[in-house]
Amino acid sequence: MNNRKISTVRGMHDTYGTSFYKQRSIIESFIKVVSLLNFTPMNTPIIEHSEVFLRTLGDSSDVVMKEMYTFLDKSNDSVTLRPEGTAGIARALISNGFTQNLPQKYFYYGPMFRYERPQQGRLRQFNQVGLEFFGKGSYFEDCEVIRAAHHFLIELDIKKDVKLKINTIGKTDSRKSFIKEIKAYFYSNKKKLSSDSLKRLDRNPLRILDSKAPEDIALLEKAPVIYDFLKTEEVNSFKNVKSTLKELDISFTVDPYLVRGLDYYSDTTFEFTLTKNDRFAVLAGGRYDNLINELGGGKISGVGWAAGVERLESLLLKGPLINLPILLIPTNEKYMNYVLRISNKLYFQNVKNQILDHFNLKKSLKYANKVKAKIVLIIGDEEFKSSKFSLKNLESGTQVTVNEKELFEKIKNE
RNA sequence: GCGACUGUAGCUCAGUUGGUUAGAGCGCUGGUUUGUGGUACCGGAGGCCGUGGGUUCGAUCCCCAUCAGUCGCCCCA
Repeated sequence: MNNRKISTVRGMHDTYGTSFYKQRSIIESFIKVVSLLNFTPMNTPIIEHSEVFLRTLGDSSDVVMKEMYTFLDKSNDSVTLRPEGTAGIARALISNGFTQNLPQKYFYYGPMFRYERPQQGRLRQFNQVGLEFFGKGSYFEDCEVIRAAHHFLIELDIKKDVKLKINTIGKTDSRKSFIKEIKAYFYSNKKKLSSDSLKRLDRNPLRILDSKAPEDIALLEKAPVIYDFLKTEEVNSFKNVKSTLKELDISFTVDPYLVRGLDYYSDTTFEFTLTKNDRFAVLAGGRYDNLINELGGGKISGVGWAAGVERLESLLLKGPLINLPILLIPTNEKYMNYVLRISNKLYFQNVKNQILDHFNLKKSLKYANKVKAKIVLIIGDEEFKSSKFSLKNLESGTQVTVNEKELFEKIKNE
């Protein structure tokens, strides 16, 4: 009665085949790069107390307002599927007392959940790779995480498709006075604002800065600029970030309108976006001075970034080839034990292989084509009797009869 | 949260101005070939036309809702 086909939950996809391998290779590249820079792995739970995100991300952010998977568990505790990675890592730093021993450098990867409308480059369950650097809060740390990002994108061979934008949004005090000014400025120009920005005015005025609406962009020309509100120390730190990036040959543009959506950010912010599509952020991050404190861990500064695995995947042209070096074809069930032993020998030589139990040569060869097997080994009556194999190369079509010793020699040469 | 388009066979898609048995290509399967694939030819299976409701004598088609996909906005990785 209820036997219609079941589907996935909206915005949550199955990953298999080429896509699976592509994602795995992205994560492998990530681990390779960040391990060389001595970031260490950390896994945090996918579910956290809702508080972890409520206290850090900011009440006004869209993530908190409408995108969190929050529910009561069976003890009536409010828990949330993590919408991002930083808050969990920061929580772990505090929970485990690692704040006593700085600096600490961590990387992570795994699924994140946001209840949004799915569209290009956006899913409700998606994977992120990311890293965090907790230390004294110097420009060196900013550059260190940007350096890691730069190497990562080169490793993936997509550095050529993206550009780096950086900015600073100052520390809390400077930012507060800046926000006060732009709020006043936009209020006095209220009638000229776009309807979207009108809504942002009270909730999150910083966001008006990176608005794409032409009427807003026109207003920005005469708007106050963050740099006029920075203290000397903040200005110098940003200068140092820029000169160090130049030293590292990491090209960037300074975008005074680059702001971050989450409340915990301060000082340096950065974003790698597609050169041909400014809105497509591939990797983004920044510094956060208040996050640890919000979670009760004291005044510790951190800087980090996250990148969307599926977004990166969409930029990779070629996935790894899925192939099968050897397919073992017994023509009769009575040879199975023998074939299993051969399969094990191949396994211990690190040769990927599969046994097919069709016991029908024609079907088996058709299957071999489909799975792109390079070589098939046929074991039938004649072969079994004489302890030999018919070794057929499916690409060339040639077939030879070999004994076990010759078989392994031949395979080594392939 | 707002908006646009789409949903017919395993896949890609035709189609019906509302009318009896809903089509193609690819794929699958059987045979020509009882141990030799990728080619060719001949057969076959496979569809509550996304789901629920409404209008109608009659709905896959029209209307409403809902679910899913794709794409914009908002926002973000």
